[in-house]
Amino acid sequence: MAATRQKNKDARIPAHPDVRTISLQQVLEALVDPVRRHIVSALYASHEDLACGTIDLPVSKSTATHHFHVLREAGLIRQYYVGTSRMNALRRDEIDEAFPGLLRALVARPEGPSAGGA
Amino acid sequence: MAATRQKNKDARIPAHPDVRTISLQQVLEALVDPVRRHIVSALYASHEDLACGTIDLPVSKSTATHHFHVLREAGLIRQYYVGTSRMNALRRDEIDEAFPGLLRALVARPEGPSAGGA
DNA sequence: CGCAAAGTACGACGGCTGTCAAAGTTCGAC
DNA sequence: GTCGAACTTTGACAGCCGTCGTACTTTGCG
Repeated sequence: MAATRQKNKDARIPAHPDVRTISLQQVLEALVDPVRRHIVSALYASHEDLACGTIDLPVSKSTATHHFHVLREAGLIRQYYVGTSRMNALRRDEIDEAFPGLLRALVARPEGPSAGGA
Repeated sequence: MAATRQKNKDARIPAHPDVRTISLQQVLEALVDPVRRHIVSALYASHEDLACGTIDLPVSKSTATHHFHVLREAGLIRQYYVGTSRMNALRRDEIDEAFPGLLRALVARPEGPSAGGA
């Protein structure tokens, strides 16, 4: 079964943490970065999964990968492949269940009083 | 006039940021630290102002001072002196107004699924 | 097969931040 | 005015995190 790590090519999808494993600490560490919060906001707003490339970020590709990685590890997004594109889905319901109101409080507000909205 | 800094002894109270100046970024940077979140939780739970010394923290006094400083700068707490004690008040209503639901989402939940509550 | 596209993995590097100890300041009590 | 309590300030230091470029992998296409 190779439960630890399916070495088959159909599984480039790394493991996602269970919702119950997610700690507030980790979620906050993930969301404190503006770039990552931007990603989450984009997913939150779009209401559909987005490929990494479709969210444009002010950082290099490798850095972007890093951010997606952190978000995934924190349990905030789910990732899967479609061709060469990696899709990202916000784990909205699960986060809401674990930390009610958090996502909304953070995403509803772009950047405080100074930002009008992108 | 010395508007910049009242050199009088009755004002050891440093300036507090206006609510409208507070940025989500800064608030998150403040709350991402467990020690600071602990302070905020204590204030949130106690419903009354607490002196620095009454909240016991797993760090040295100078570090504690640093944390209180960060919280004040982020607009999360208000500080004033009573004798040699520095009192801390959570700026609850103001934060709620600026970032509805945020405080509650962060403080209501100690540390995620694993913690039962101190 | 050969090539381009989309990400990933790997170091490396710089800056920021939490940490402490030691010295200083202010206040209250005696 | 002296002492102690409660913090603050300063300076130093370690560790982490975001950043990048480069090389690599996988997929899809013709």
